[in-house]
Amino acid sequence: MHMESAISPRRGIAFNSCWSGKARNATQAPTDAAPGSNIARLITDFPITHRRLKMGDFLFRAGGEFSSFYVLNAGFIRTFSVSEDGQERTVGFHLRGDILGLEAIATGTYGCDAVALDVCDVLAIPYDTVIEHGSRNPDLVREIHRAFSAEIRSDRDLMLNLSNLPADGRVAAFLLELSQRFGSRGFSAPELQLRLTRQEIGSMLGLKLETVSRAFSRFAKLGLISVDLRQIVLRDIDGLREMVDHPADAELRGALRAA
Amino acid sequence: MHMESAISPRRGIAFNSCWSGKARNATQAPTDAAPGSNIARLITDFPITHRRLKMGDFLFRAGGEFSSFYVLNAGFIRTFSVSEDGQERTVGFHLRGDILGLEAIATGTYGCDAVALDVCDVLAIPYDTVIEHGSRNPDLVREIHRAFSAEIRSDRDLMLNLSNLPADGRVAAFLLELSQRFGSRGFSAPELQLRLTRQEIGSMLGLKLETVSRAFSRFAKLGLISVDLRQIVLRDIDGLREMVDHPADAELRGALRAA
DNA sequence: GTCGCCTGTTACCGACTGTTACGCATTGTT
DNA sequence: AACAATGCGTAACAGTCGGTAACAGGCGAC
Repeated sequence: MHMESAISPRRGIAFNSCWSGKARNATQAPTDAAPGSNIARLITDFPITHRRLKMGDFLFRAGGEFSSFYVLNAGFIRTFSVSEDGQERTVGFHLRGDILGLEAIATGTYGCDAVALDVCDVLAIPYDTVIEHGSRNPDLVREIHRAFSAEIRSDRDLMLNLSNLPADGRVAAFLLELSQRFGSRGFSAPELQLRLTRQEIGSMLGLKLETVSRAFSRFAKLGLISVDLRQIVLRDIDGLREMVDHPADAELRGALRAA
Repeated sequence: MHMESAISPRRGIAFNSCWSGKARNATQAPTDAAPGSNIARLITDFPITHRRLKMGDFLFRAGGEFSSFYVLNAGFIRTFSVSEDGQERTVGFHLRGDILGLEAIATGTYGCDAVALDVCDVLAIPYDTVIEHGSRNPDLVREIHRAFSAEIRSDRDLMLNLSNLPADGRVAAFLLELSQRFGSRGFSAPELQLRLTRQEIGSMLGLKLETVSRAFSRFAKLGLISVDLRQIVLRDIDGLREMVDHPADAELRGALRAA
C-alpha cells in the first residue's frame, strides 16, 4: 500500500529527532507547555509501559477500544480523522510532552487516528490505574484535569482562528503557535522543521494545499519567513503576528516596504 | 487525485470518526447527552448551591477567577469571547444538562463569558469539593472525565465542520446538531426555537449574518425547513444531512426537484 | 540512465462569501 | 401617534479562496 511513501517525508532531510543533543539537554518545560510530563512524574510508583513506534506506525486508530491514554516522550505524532469518502483531516500535530487519547474516555473508543511521523517513544498510561491512584493522590487528579482543560482551551483557540481569520492569518497563526510550542520544549523556536506536508497543514487549517503554499510564498516574499520545503525559519515574528491581528493591513504594509 | 488515493488507505471503511459520527447518528447515549445530570446526581451528599439568572445576567466573565464549574439545570446560556477589537465570537449555545466552565481549570480563570438567554437555574459545583469527593468516589471522577472528554469531542466535531464545510453545510450541521440535542433533552426535536440572533449563529460558524440568512432562505425554498424568524421547523432531515455530507449535489438535487 | 511517483510552486479562472446598501417588521420609548 | 432601535431579508459588487492545470525537483524502480 502506498501509505508508507505518502506519509514519509522527503528523504535526505536531516532529522532532528527528539533525542538529538539539543532536545535532550533542554530545560524541562513549564507546567503549561508539557502537561504530560507532570502526569508521568506523579505516577512513578508503578511501572509505566513504554511503546516504541517507528515512522508510519499507528499509536491508535479511530474506533479502537480505549484502555490507556498516552504521553508522548519523544518524536512527533499526527492525529487525523477520516471521513466516509476517504478524506483525511489533520486534527493535531503533537510533540514531546503532549497527551493523546483523552477524547476517548467519553465513548470508550478513540476518536481519531494517531500516526508516528518519526521514531517515537510513548508512555502508555492505563486509565484504570489513574483512577485507582487518583483516590489517594488528589494532585494527580488535578493534573489530569488541567490537561483536559488545557486541551479544551487550545481547541477553542484554534476554532476561533479557523472561523475568523483569512488564509494568511491562519497560516501565520499556525507558524507562531508551532514556534511557541517548539520553543517551550527546548527545540529551536525560530527554525521550524515541519513534519507535515502542505496538504496535512491545510487540512488542519481548513485550507487547500495550494493556498498554504501560496501563503508561504507570500510570507517569504515579504521577508517574514524563509522557506525551503519543510524547513522554515521565522524572520519577522512581529510581522507574522501583525498578519494574524490585522491581516489586511499587514499585506499592504509588506508590499509598501518591498517597493 | 493521485494524492488522495495514496493518502487515504482506508477508503470505504466506515469508521465513525468524530467527523462523521455526530452528524450521522442521531442516537446518542443518554450519558453523553446530559453529562451534567450524572455529576449532579453523584454529589448529592452535600448541599448544592443554586444560582438563578435572569435574561442578560452573566454566569461568569472571561478572566474571572475560577472556583466552581456549573451544571445548567434550566434555561439557555450562550458563551462567547470578545476579541481585542470588541468583536464578539459565540463559542457555544448551552441547554439543560450542559456543563460550563471546565475550560477554566487549567489557568484558574474562565476563558469566555457566559450570558443567560432566558431565566436560568444553574448548579454551582465548587471544584475543591469535587476533588475532595473524588478521593472516595471514583465514579464521580470518571463522570467528570467523561464530561471533559465529551467536550473535547464535540469541539473537534465543530472544528472539522468549520474547516471543511461551505456555508450551507455549516448551517445545516448546526441545525441538525441542535435538533439532536433538543431531542435528547426532551424538547421537540424538529421544531427549534432558536434563542440566538443570525449574527450570533454566524459568529459561531464563522459566517456573516447575511450568509446565515441566505442559507435559511435557500433551505426554506428547497423545502428542507420552515423559517419564521427564530422559529424553525425541520421538514426534511435527510435532505439537511445530505447538505452536510455532499453540499454540492444537495443544492443541485434540490433545484431539480423544485423545477 | 529513464521513467514514474510524490511533493511543492505558480498562474488563471470561476464560485463562494463578505461588504455595503436599502427596505421592512417588530418593539419599546417619548 | 411618531419615533428610534433592533432584527431580518434581499440585492449588487468586490475580494478571496478553491479548482484545474502545468511545471520543477527529489527519489525510487526498472
